[in-house]
Amino acid sequence: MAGTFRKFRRGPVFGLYGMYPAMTSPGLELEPLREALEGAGWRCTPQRQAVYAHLARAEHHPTAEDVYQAVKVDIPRISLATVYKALEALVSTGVAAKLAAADGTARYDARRDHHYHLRCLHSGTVEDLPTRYDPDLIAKIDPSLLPELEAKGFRVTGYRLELVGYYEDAPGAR
Amino acid sequence: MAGTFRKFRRGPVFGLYGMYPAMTSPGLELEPLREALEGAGWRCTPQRQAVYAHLARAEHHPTAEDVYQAVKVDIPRISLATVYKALEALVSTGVAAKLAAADGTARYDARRDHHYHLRCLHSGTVEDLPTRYDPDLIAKIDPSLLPELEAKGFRVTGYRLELVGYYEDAPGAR
DNA sequence: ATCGATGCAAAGCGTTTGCAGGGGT
DNA sequence: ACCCCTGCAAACGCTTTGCATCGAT
Repeated sequence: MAGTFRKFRRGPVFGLYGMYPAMTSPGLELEPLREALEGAGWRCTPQRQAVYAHLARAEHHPTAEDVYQAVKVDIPRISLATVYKALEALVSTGVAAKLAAADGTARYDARRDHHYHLRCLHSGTVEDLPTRYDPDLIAKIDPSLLPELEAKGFRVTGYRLELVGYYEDAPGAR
Repeated sequence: MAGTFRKFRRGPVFGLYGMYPAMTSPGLELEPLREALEGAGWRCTPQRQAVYAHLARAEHHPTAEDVYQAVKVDIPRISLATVYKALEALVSTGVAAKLAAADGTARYDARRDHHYHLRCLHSGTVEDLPTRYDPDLIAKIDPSLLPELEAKGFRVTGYRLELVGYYEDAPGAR
């Protein structure tokens, strides 16, 4: 499957949308990142490490611009293009996920376990929910659905669940 | 709540993301559309009717460009900008929903009942799932979640559930 | 006559890419 | 020495907006 990744093209691609690899331990150690990148033919550069570190440490899932501003503190000469390329590398190797928003801007998530999201319609921010992820949720909701899709030739790689709403007190904030 | 809508601004806004009004009967009759638009201070023009009609009749949820191409058959002089403005009007009055995609292009949905989606990672298309929507799903998954969010001042307006995957036979198609 | 809607063109914005120079292997 | 990566700038594509004109009330 790794061979199907393409670098820097537009459009839907394996791993670009809400895919979380089935890794178990979150964290920001360097070695797993290096293995993931180099295993897929990418180099593990300081820029990519910095982008990943910020992603793994961020409270809400940041936009590319957020990451750029944060990483510039440590690497002042980094360019926004490099941040985008680093994010692409992280997403295509599976150590990060790209989250779509209705306004067209993407947000990135370095958590390596499946989880649910809470989305604020006012600010566009996305945070994680504490609820335990249930791998069998779809089968519980509708036992016949997955077999039917499989019979149609559709391979289900995962599901996304998010709550949407807004903070009542701070209309524009958060 | 209608008063909080703003026309033609970027960024997250009430109703822009995955909001479905609690209407019961789908369909493409003119009067409900007229009532929704005029009730919110919009005119019910032939262009907006045509955009809505195409949206309501489309199999997969179309992009703005899809709608433009389709509506041009009946209204050759319509402009893409008018289509965008019509879609914005439909979304802000609640008769359509805007769906985010990972590649940044938006898709639109005129179904007026809640439902789940199936997203193809190859083509970016979105289709509806036959599974019955469960309004109490979140409470069933985690009974303490909604009270906790409410206590934090977050008003949950809905949830989105979508299956992601791809068709095995036709990698680029659909 | 007023005021919103249309259609065209241009601008805006997030994102991607071309390319020359630099650095790791 | 090779090839990937970086950083800059320019291009790209989807979406929005300014504005003159049109049309409904």
